[in-house]
Amino acid sequence: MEDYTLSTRQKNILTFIENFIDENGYPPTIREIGEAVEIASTSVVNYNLNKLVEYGLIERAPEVSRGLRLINREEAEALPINIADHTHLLQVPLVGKIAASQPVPVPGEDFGYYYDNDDMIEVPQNMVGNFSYEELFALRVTGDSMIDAMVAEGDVIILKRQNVARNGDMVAVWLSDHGETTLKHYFLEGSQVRLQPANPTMDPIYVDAKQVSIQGRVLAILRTLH
Amino acid sequence: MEDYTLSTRQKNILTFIENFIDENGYPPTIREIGEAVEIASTSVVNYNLNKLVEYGLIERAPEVSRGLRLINREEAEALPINIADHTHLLQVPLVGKIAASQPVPVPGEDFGYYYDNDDMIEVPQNMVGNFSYEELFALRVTGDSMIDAMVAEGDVIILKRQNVARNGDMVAVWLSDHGETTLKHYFLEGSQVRLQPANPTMDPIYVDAKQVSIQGRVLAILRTLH
DNA sequence: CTTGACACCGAACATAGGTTCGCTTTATAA
DNA sequence: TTATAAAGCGAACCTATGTTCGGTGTCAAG
Repeated sequence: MEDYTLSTRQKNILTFIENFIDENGYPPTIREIGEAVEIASTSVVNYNLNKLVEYGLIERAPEVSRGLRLINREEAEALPINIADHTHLLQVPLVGKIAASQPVPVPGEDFGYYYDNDDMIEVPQNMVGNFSYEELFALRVTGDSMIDAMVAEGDVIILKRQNVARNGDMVAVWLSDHGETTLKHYFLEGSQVRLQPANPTMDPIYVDAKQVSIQGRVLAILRTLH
Repeated sequence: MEDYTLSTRQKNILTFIENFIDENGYPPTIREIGEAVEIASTSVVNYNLNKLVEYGLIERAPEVSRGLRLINREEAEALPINIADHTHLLQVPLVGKIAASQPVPVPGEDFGYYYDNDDMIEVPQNMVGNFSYEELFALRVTGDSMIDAMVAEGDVIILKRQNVARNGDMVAVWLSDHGETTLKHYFLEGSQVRLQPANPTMDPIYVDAKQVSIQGRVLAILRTLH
């Protein structure tokens, strides 16, 4: 396929159209494009749209308002994109922050939460196994105390609410004698618990089992950077 | 969900809209609907469209030509917790692995790719900003060479395809003289590029800008452990 | 320097297309 | 039957929106 050198404007137009359709379900008008891409004259937008048609990137229907369509759609529709509706989005409540110095605010079973929309983390079902959203909660990491678990500040961790763990599970534990919470791999060894950092170059710590209070099992860690 | 008894006309309108959008990429006008469904007056079409809005089957944007959008019924009722509906799941192709010793297999602009379902990573739209799935790709990390970026083996990173970066961006770069790929924060400083590990305790490396080839910008990192 | 292609501007124009309203027809209940 | 609401009609209205055109600035070729 040939290699068109699109101007910055043309690229902007293209991505704007894409986003607009995605958001509204119908294409933008010439004037809406112009405003978004900061083109003063409708004729210039028109001009560039025709360029894009020339390049085969869009199609236009003459004299039709919003008569635009992106071309690369065919293969998109060929892709099994929307079919996979089975795996839907879960809304997991972001119940608080996790910092090394404090116990995790784990929600109890008993009272009815009201979670704001803003405090919900969206997670594809298949990322967290077969658990329902009632069993799950999310925490945001503050501070860089979890570096040994290769978890950075701002990361969101998805946990399943549980108080026991199997060996090898990554869990959030409250260490009562250390007075802190960490994320570690959990191994019960006699009356001791071995807590193994995810980072293989770091050494485990050993704690008396009585001192270890499991807050939840980590199912996933999400980091976004933008 | 209750069972609206749609009139024949309303059913016809609905399926016509569906087909029309499918075929043209943009929604029909009131008059186009009227012609197709054999309604003489635009006001009647308008009337029935408002009915459909009432029933929650479509949305309309007032004073906007072709300002129509279909509502996906199933999805709306399947959601465990009701929330803004247009944050949907993106299917991002998992195009390969990233290891320190090899260049990243970045897909070109030229398509013709066929991605299997198994090779798709599902990501909530809001985790990757406003980019469409065509601009995105995913890589799975092998080996623990990315530890300095606090990225572990098995992690999946979501990238936006781009060859340039702004200072501070986390990017996947191919270092031609080192002969390896890494994830680093990118800072252009004169003719040099400073590549800063995400882990704040580690030192940056400096490379000649010519040696740096940006593969994509990292938008998100996902880790699942179960 | 002139020429012409290219990208852009602003304004005027024409019509596509949403909205409104008075009126008629059909259905449902009293 | 009559009353009332729902559904439909047609025309008028108006603005949202695509199209056209004369004109400007830039840049490279002749």
